[in-house]
Amino acid sequence: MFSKACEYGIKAAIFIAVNSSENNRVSPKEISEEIDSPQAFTAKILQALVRNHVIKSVRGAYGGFEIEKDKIATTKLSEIVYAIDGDGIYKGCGLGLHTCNENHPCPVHDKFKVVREELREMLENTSLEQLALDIKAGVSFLKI
Amino acid sequence: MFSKACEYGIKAAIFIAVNSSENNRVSPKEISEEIDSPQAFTAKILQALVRNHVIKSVRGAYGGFEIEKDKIATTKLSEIVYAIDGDGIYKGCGLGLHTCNENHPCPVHDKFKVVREELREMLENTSLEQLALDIKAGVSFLKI
DNA sequence: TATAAATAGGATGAATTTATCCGAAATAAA
DNA sequence: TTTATTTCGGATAAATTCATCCTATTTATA
Repeated sequence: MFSKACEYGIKAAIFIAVNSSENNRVSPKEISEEIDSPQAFTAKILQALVRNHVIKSVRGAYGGFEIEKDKIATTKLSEIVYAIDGDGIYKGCGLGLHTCNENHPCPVHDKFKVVREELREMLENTSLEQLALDIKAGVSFLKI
Repeated sequence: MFSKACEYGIKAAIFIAVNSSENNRVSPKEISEEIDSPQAFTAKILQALVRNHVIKSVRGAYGGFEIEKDKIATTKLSEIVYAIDGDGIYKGCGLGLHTCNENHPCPVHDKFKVVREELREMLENTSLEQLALDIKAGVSFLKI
C-alpha cells in the first residue's frame, strides 16, 4: 500500500511527536532504533519530511529532529504520505490508466473510488497527535 | 496500490473474459495491444494466472488464452490479485509490522482496518463477469 | 510425419526502490 | 576560535520489480 520509505516516515514522525511533546529532540539513530528501520535510509526520509515542513531539524551539537507542539495536533497523516509517496495512492487510477475519470473510467473505477475515498478521508482526518497519544498510552506500538 | 504486474493481470483477465464469452481465444500479442502493456512481460503474468487456475491456456496452433464461460461469473477480482500480488494488500499491516493485531496494534491499525476491509470486500465481491460486461457495453475502458 | 503456430520458461537486462557510506556544512559549548 | 556533535547531500551499492530475448515444448493441420 505505502512504500517502505513512507512506512518509516510515518513511524518516525510519530516517534518525533511523542518526544517533542516532552521537549525532547531525537537523532536518526534513536529514531531508527525505536522504529526498527535502517538508519541511513531513515535519515534520507527525515530530510524529505524537513523539506516538506512536516518536521523541523536543528543542526549541530545538541541538535536533532522535532515538531513544534502546536503543529503536532494540526499535522495530518495525509501530509506525511504526500511528502514521501505523493498523492497517487488516493488520486491515481487503480489500473494505471493515464486517463481515468467519470467520462472514461477504467473497469474498476467506480468500485475503487469508494475504497480510495475512504483511504483519503482516513489520512486527512487522522492527526499525528492522536497517533502519538496512543503510543504514549502504550496501546499501540512502533515495532515488532 | 497494485503492482504493475497485477494491473496488467487484471486488465488481461478482463480482455480474455470478453473474448471467451464470444468463443474467441486470444494471444499475448492481442492482449498486450488491447491493454497497452509490454508483450513479453504480459506473457509471464499470463503464465502465473494459468498456474493459479484463473485462466486456461491452449498450446500449439490455434491455441491461446481463454476462460471457461461459467468460470467468468464465479471468478472474483480477489483471485486475480492473489495470484499475482498475494494477499498482503488486504491482510498485511499498513506500517509493515511483522506482528500487528488487536493485541499488539500498529499506530494506524484501527483506522486502516476499515479501509483494508472495504478493499477486501470490493475485491471479493467483484466478478470478472461484471467487469467484462462493462467493457462490452463500452462504458469502461482498458487503455489510455 | 513434417511443418507452422502457439505457449512455457530460463537467462538476461533496465529501471526503480531500498539501503549504505562518507565528506561537507552548521552549530553549541569549551 | 577550536572542537565535538549533528544534520545535509552526493555517490554508490544491493535488492526488487519491470521488461526483453531466445529456445524448448506442444499441438493442429496439411
